[in-house]
Amino acid sequence: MYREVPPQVDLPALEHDVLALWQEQDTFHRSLEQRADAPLWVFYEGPPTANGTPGTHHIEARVFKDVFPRYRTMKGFQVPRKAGWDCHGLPVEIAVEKELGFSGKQDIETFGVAEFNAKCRESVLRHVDEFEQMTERMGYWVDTDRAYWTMDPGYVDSLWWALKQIHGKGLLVQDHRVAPYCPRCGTGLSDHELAQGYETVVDPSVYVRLPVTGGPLADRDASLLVWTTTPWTLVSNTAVAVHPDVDYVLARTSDGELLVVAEPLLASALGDAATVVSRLSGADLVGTSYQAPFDLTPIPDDGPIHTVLPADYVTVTDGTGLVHLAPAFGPDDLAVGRANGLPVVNPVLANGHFGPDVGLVGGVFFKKADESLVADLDDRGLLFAHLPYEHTYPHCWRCHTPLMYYAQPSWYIRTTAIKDQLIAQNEATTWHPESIKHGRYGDWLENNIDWALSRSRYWGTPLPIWRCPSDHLTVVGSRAELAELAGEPVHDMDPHRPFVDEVSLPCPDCGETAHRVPEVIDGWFDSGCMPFAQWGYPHIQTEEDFRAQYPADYICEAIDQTRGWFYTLMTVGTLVFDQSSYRTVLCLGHILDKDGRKMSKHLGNVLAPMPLMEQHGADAVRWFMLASGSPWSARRVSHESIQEVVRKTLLTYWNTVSFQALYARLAGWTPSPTPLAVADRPAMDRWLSSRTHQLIRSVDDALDGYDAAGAGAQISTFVDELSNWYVRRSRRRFWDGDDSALTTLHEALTALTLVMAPLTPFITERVWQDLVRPTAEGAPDSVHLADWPTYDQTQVDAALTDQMSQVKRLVELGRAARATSGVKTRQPLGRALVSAPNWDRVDPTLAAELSAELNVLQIEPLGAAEDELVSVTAKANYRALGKRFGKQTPAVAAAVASADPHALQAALSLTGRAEVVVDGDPVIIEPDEVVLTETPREGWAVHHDAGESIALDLTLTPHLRRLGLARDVVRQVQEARKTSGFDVSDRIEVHWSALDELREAIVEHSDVIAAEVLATTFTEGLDADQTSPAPFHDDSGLVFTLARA
RNA sequence: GGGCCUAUAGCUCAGCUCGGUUAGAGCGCUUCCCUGAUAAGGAAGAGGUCGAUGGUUCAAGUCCAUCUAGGCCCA
Repeated sequence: MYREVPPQVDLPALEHDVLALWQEQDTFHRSLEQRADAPLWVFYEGPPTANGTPGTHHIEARVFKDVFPRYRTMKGFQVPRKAGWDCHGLPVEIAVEKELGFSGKQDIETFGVAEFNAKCRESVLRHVDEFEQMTERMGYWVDTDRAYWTMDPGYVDSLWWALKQIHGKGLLVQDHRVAPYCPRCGTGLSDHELAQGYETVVDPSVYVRLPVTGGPLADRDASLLVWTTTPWTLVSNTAVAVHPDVDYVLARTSDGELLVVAEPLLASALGDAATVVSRLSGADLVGTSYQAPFDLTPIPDDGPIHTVLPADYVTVTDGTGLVHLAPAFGPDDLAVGRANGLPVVNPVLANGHFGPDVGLVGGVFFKKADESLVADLDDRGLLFAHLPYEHTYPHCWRCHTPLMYYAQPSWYIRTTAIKDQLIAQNEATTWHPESIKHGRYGDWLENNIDWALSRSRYWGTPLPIWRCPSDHLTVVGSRAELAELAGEPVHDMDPHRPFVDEVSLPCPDCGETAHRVPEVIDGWFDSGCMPFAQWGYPHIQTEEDFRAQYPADYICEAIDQTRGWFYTLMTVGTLVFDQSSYRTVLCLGHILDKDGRKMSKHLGNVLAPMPLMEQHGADAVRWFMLASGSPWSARRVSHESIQEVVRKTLLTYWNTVSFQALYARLAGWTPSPTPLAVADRPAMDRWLSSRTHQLIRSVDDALDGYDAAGAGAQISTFVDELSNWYVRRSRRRFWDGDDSALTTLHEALTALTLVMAPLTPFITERVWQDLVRPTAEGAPDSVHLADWPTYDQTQVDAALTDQMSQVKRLVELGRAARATSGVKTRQPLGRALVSAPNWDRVDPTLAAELSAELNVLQIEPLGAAEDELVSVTAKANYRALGKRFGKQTPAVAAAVASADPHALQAALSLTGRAEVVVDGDPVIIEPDEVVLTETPREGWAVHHDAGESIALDLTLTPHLRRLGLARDVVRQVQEARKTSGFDVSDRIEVHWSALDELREAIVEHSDVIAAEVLATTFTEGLDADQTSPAPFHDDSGLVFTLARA
């Protein structure tokens, strides 16, 4: 017997009950244990940083992380799900600095690195509780009890091991790196910080002559003209870059001097008076040597110093098309310099001042040096022009100091050396959406640059490189190894700064004392190592266990991870194991507010996740994320859009369940272990069985292809058809406790509940507990311990499904005809005439659904025999005609339209072909190339569409009128039952009074009326003694009383 | 400046892979119908230059090119 399912439901309260049930039954762990011997399906959790409160966007990613593992579990896989927390990194340090009111590294050093790192550790733990609460509340099943932490010593050991492997392959190297740098704070800035600090400023922009000393223009007394907004970098000029494909000119100015500029910039740089002397391509210019603008600091005579080099990044949007290069102060400059073997000349100290030995500007702050340098250029005749230039320039978000792009020694992983391997791994990866693979991500790989791995910071995995005075490097693979090398018991130490910094070891090469290099590692390397570091491989986890769970079958994060986790995960995997760490990746779009803006505290448009779920329920939020719109485009979330999910899908499902439970319990019905064979059930039931199996299959296919939205669409359609067609049309059988109907709906709800379970785990669990678990012998304790339902192809009856679709279309046409006829639906009509392809083959019980739904007594075919009633129109089926006739299509279509439709119809139905005349030539037409629509001529309410039509006979006989009146009475009494608060199963006693035709109608149909309203007595004449209840009246003159029998 | 994504009704979104002549759904609005599960359901109506331009084609919301706007990522 079913448990009682009330029609009203409080979804958030229901979910709390389900959470308690899962807790009590330990359902999640049992779902894993149950599959202990099953094949693995591997999922990796991308770790969030818990130093901020979780947002609604975290729900989005976590829903997608949850739904596919749940689905795979039902499909028979074991899906371990280990939670993880990202602990290290600059964002954490910045948050702590803000808290402590620090303004730079100096403050941290003064405060103490150990104390600072302790604060960082505390900070990343701070919101773990909130994350865990949100995770539990939303029904994301992930093992938080045994989560990995990237700051755990065991995790760090694994990272050290990985770096040792990479170093062993010769791919871990030290080189210069140009990065935004705040000279006042003495710290590099991340891209994120950079974005916060752009300010519009006016800088001096200078056009500088660089006299040519060699190359094709050597004896022309010409100069290269370069343009820069940072004159102070000219001190370190080492080369000039041109775009090899751009046209350049040697031009003569009005003063008669010869200058080289890009042709598109000739007028803007030199004025309209300048004339072209000769042209040459950028490639021709390459190799030209010139006189350095300054000689204030020693510049090594390495490589093609002070010559013209090709570079693709040069543009002709402003300046001169010739770009001065100072590799110490620009990332592009450094890249070009490095490619050509140029030295890095850096006369600026870490505090932003020129070194004391530098001429002219020694000891001057870099920004303050511009003025005297420009004056000096002018004195020496090298300054061509000097203009103020307004542009946006990055400033330090903390102290508003203009940032320097500044070269510092940095550790790199030579990912460019494995570029081809990465591209091959990407080819073997399935991306959703597909466009990322060769778009955003593929492009990124094609333009791969070496991974700048080190950070001159405090809170991160320390770089495990020890260096002796002779520059011998020792890369250490674990704390145990360090203990051995150092001869100190440090195998249990906290592997963070400053403690590791204090460990020194005798250099294995020369025996001198080696100290650790000061840097820590990019936090992205931490998370990129999680496939093995989460298990402590190879120090803790065995090779065998690791291989079984590598690579992941599935990962999922938002699109901003393309160059983040998606990249580092693939790269670390390829570096260390020669194989990417994942096979399929789902890439989500961002969540926006209802106006399409990003959610931010600043705008006050943030929807907090917990209140959202407490208001609407986690299932509703989950469904919205999974099935509303495309997951990879940005989506707008609002209370309204989530409320709609509740109304349209969840409540409709719930009410269907409640309906089934109500009438099954009234009938004392319970599902039989040996149900009636589907083939022996009525067509309506066979149809639902067929649809149910189609549903199982289509949702399976959708989820197999990671298409949650597709699965959601299938389920929504099914729920709608189930409730608003099957149940609506079958209500009477449920009132009667019909076994076939109850059985069929039970089976449909069971399958629906199973396929919905991964998407909406709460409401389906409730239904499982109420409908399935109490009635099926040996049913699993939870829907989430059940197997995916079995698809049985023999249950799918495509012909029946098509017929039902046709009936439903005809119902729509009939309703429209009813609406325009002015005869309300409650008034029965005598007959409806139907014209539709293959109507004669439609199951009679389906035709009966049509007549019941439209309230007509007879459905008759609208035959060709009734010629005088019927007119036919013929229209071309372009899709079919186009295939055969191509260019002739419009002509043939016109011929079809102008042909006699009756003759066309007769020919097609008799011989299966017809002839029309196109441009004087006969053309043979086949039946599927023309759409014939029959419509009655007059006195009928008619609607038709694409070859199907229905006509209502509006003639009302006295008999029909009395039937209509009787049905009105039924309706009145039912309404009265409802307002009197009776139960649907209560029996009643009715006393009534009416006059004339209404009285006749009631007398004629009193048995039917009484049966319909569950009246045990149906008596004419109001009982005079009956003062309570008060009688009901209505406009037609009907007066009646009712009382519980 | 580069790459990618998005652009369809007042709002939220399908449809585009595979071109077919009346472009759909839901929400909201107007009128009506139906109702012994429903917070429902149904019909009609108002509401669309399918971002713009050009091209391919017998036929373009759909394919191609260019452009515009917004978003994301990167310079």
